Amino acid sequence: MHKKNYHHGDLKPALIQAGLDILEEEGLEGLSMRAIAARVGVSHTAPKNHFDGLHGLLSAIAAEGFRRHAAEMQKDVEDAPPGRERLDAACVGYIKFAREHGAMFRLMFSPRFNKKAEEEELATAAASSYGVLRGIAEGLNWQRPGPELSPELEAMRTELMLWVFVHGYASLVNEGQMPADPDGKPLFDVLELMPQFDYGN
Amino acid sequence: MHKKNYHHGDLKPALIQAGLDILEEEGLEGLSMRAIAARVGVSHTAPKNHFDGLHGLLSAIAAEGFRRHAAEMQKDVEDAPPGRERLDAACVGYIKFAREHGAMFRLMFSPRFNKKAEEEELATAAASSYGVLRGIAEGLNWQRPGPELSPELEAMRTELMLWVFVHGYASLVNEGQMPADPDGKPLFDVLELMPQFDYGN
DNA sequence: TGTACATCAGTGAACGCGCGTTCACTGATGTAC
DNA sequence: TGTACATCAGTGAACGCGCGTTCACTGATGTAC
Repeated sequence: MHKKNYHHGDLKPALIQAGLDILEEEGLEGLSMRAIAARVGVSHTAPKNHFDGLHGLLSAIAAEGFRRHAAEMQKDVEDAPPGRERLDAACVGYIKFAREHGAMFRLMFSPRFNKKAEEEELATAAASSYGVLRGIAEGLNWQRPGPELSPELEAMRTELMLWVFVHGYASLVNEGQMPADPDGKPLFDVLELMPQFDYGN
Repeated sequence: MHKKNYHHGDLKPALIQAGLDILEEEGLEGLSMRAIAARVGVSHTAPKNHFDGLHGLLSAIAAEGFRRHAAEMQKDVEDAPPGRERLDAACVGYIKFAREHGAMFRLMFSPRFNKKAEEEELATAAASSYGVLRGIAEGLNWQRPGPELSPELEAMRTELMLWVFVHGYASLVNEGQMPADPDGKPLFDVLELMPQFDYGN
């Protein structure tokens, strides 16, 4: 397909894939331009032709992480019957990703991407992941005392509530603070911990 | 008080304090043996007499972080009247710490301390911080449908629920994902986001 | 169809940097007698 | 009270390492004519 000499031909995606592999095998500390390039078998200055320095490469890797995060959650959601089970599926999917791809999860939510507005691809990918939660939250009615809010604010509040909850659980698991699956299943079922949502169907 | 020559006299706490200062001023990346020692004005090999390498020093700094985290939350709690306001005070205290001491928060929950059982001081300090939440959770009744649990499990579940929630909010703020205090107050009051607890008084 | 040339993609040596650790040392302190 | 000596705490030079970036380069590809 490609001559194996000199020009790689598909270096950009190959570098991102190498980054994913290193995250799985060596963790976040192993991610350097030199290590990534070496894994592809290319000079460590080659990535400069495709990415804006190490930061740009990390940003692209994180974006791919968000896309996979979204895709895995989305698949779990669609495999579940509508209603409460879809809520659970989304939560479990979010948390499962954080446990199984710990280093990637940490990269994705690393404060090094603070000015995310300037990194369009990353922002888009992150939004797609949040969008899955948003889709789930749409079907929820969260009953609570207190003043009435506009439908928009009400929806935003429900999304954020869901995100806070699921991200908290995922973070604690990821940080080794929460024993997850000590003997194959969570200490407490996510379902049990979930606050009282009113869900359709 | 101490001769300023050669022997520092109080090097151990001075190094920890220097670590706290660097976290505030330069962030987690600035924390190295050389930087910490330099800030105290001591040779960069001196810390070896008091700590087991960089990891041991970081562990001691994180432990101090947990102690301050616990103390600040505890103070906020005690300043509030019993009941719902104490729950809010604890939550706000937890989140405020994560926002105001971002780098320290990240160090405290860094997965580099995964085998925390082997670091007694750190484990004790972390427990003291969790203990404040536990004290709050004791006063809560969390009504929910589902099977009855033993009082011990019920208490554990409530504590974890509270922790998951507050840690999620704190993490998102810390990671720059959640706009906190855009114009002086949170986008949504923690109180509003809080699930329906039944609280005494 | 062939030639000239611009552009693109990857090379590899070199640079300077900060890091943690080691090592033989030395100055200060404390204790035994 | 004084002396000898062990122990403790800090020094500073040296080591090797991996890092991101720069630079002049070169091999391959594509395009104009």
